[in-house]
Amino acid sequence: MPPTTSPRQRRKDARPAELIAAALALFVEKGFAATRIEEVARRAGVSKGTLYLYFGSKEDLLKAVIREHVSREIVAGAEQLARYQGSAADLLQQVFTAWWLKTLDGPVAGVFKIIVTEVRHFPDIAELWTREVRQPATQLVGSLLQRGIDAGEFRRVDVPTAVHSLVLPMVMLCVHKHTLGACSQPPLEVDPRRFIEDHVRLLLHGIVAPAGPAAATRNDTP
Amino acid sequence: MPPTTSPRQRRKDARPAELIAAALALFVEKGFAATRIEEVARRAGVSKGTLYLYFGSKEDLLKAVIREHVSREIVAGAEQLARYQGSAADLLQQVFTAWWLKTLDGPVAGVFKIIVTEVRHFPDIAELWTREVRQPATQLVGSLLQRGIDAGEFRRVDVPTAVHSLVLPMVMLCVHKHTLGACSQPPLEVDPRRFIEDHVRLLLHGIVAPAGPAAATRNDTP
Amino acid sequence: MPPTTSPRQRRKDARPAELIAAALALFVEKGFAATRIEEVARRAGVSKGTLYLYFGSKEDLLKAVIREHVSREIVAGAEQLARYQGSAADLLQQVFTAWWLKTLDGPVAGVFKIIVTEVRHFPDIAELWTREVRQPATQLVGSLLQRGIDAGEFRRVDVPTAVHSLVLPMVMLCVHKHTLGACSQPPLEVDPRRFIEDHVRLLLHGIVAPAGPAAATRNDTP
Amino acid sequence: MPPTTSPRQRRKDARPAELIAAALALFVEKGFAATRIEEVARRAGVSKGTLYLYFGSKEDLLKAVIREHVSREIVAGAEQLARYQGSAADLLQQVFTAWWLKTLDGPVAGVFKIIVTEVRHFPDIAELWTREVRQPATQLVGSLLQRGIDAGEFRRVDVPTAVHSLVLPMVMLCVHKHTLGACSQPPLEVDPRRFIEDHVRLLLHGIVAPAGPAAATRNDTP
DNA sequence: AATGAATGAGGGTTCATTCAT
DNA sequence: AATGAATGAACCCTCATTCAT
Repeated sequence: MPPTTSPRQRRKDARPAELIAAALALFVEKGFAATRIEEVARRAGVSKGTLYLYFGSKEDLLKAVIREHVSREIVAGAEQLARYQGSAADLLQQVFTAWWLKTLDGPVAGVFKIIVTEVRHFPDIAELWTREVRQPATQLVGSLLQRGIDAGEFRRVDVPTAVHSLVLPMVMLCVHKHTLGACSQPPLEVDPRRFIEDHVRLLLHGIVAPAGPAAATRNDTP
Repeated sequence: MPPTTSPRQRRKDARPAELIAAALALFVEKGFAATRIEEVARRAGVSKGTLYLYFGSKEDLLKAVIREHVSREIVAGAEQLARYQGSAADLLQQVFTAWWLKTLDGPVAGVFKIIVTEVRHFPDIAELWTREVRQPATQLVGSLLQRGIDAGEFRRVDVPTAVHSLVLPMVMLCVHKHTLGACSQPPLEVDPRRFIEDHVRLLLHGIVAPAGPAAATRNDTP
Repeated sequence: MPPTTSPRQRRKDARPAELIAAALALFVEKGFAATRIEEVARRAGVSKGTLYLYFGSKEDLLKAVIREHVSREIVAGAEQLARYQGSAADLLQQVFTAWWLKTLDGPVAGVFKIIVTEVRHFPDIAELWTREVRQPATQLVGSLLQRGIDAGEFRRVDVPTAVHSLVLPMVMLCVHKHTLGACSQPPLEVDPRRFIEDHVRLLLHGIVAPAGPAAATRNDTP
Repeated sequence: MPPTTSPRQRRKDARPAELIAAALALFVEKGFAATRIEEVARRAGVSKGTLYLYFGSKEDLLKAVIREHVSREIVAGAEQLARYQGSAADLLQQVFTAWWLKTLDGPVAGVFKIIVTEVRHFPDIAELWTREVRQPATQLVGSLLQRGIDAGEFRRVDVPTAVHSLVLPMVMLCVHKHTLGACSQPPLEVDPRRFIEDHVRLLLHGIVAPAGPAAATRNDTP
């Protein structure tokens, strides 16, 4: 017999990912505490006992859900930025914007909500998140802005401030999508997808150096 | 005997507020589901049964916590804005900034976190929040910006977009303070209090009309 | 001042009876366990604390309710029977029937239901009831029948059997009134008030000695 | 492997009946409110949680206890009556008497007590009982008596009245057995088992038509 | 005497976790 | 590997009872 994987084997290998996907959906929708292990198992098509073959506890499952999505996206974003050849402004308006558009619709938006909801109960999640996500991402966007400043493209704004001005609304949008936005309320006054583009453009307005050689001589954001 | 209220009566009047304060702190810290009624009671200095003299259920208590802080702040903010005489830019840099500085340190920041964490379980909270907080607040800030535009002080930016660019980071900051920010992690790369000022200034840079009479002729944020 | 009782004094003297009346109604309607002390107090127009000035505990209140109605009726019935001059059959059809008609509509019917419902929790109530009610009442009706037998009016039936055949349906009727009969169900196939008369008449048919001097020579109920 | 049911499965199948039996005993002994779920479970040899695998709530358990015994006995009684070939009087003295003798010693006597005790809290139990037990049973005994009347064996007594005269003492006896009768009081003046026979015979005396062809011409029970 | 705020033990119910099959 | 019956700790809520006023 050739070493082909049997369908059963393939099934078994897929189990953890299926369980994690089910858990993500339910943790986002109902919160960690209100999600029943049995419901996760059922949604993944297995029994309660089977889940415990793969994850030692409910908390382990939560951590797996987060770890599964951590880094992955950051790494991908970093690579995209590194590859990109255009100006810093174009980077923001093309790559950065596209990344957030995709993220808003993907599972990471849900992970943001889970972090917000649950991180206080799980200190090691906080540690993981800060180290693997928050800091690298801040770094990444910061270096992007710094590239623009160094090129004379942007004013000498305070980089960390600008990073947060740029990023926090995006994160909040992701969180909103899975909280109030999921409650059949009247929608926001802005369309989320369009807001992402508008927000970047609006901030660029405040960041780009005025045309002309006299530019970028003063840092107004101390 | 003069009609003084007895100490007993005085306690009774104060109880709901004491319980609400205790509940707010715990709901923010541990989440609604993980907070035990008995703990709320103990923190308020009463027994479990006493809490039920004032609130019919744990859910009622949550709603009271939210209602207690809803509107109050919005109304106060609206009044401040209405009273203020200066330019729109000054309004943003003085009143708006000050309001958020105060809010970040006050109980409302915690309420934001509770809303994010719990709103999906309680549809009527979603309804209350949208109607009494989100929409009026968006309106309020929007009218502030519109005032600046009408006065020729600001460019003809898209008002809802600018409102969200302005406000979402502040909300996210509040939420952060009670999530990752409460986890003894390395602090943000920006100081929250300073970020509030910087963020407003940075955005103003993108919004204010260029000096000179030719201003405000093009709306670059569609 | 003459020793007239003040309205306040009169009120105070009436309290226990008012509380007992309220408790009877509620114990019958909702059962002992499901009746809240506060509800009894409210129905009697006093506060919870006041009830405890008159009764040491909920159980004491129950016992008072029963004691209040115990004996009273038996004594009254005994006196009526003693006074009555007519034949035994007439006694049954007049006095006995009338007593049960009155009882069915009065508080004692409710006490029957309470006894049935609660007696197993309170051994001393069982003792009280047996000693003060069940045995005297059985005695009383038994002596009535014996009078008829001695007078040759009735066959030599077994007296205890006949007593129970006569009385148990009445008791059951009282109990029914406050159980299924209080549940807005389709009514019994017999009208309770008419049944009392019919039942006595039907049993008399089986008890009275056949006319003629040869009567009552055999006791067919061993 | 033959398709034998595992011991596990066998226990699962038996659990509901075991729990119902335990619940019946305790509900009769202590009343519904005073019975603790944990006690029912322990008596059935399982833990509290297990009970909730089979019954959704304490109230569901009560209803299952009643449903379990409802109809069963009525149906059995109806079949016995239908099969029986003898006279109506013999039917009463044989089948009817035997049925009540058996019932008095069986679980149904306890169910009677539960109904009396709890029916006011559970309107749908009242409905179930009236529809499935009280009315069919009354019908059944009524048709038995009617058979005797039609055959000229019984006088033209009022059938519903006679049914209740016949049956109510039996029911009361069942109730008594589980109330005062269970309280280690001095016993009744009649032996319950013997009373059942005597009561039927005594009533028959009042019902049977006098011998001779002129019988059954007058209905003395209107 | 009367009140009613406060207490806290008690019990129904849920659900993460275990383990025999 | 997979199941799902069983467990029991945990928690919300009720209400008889107390006691300061």
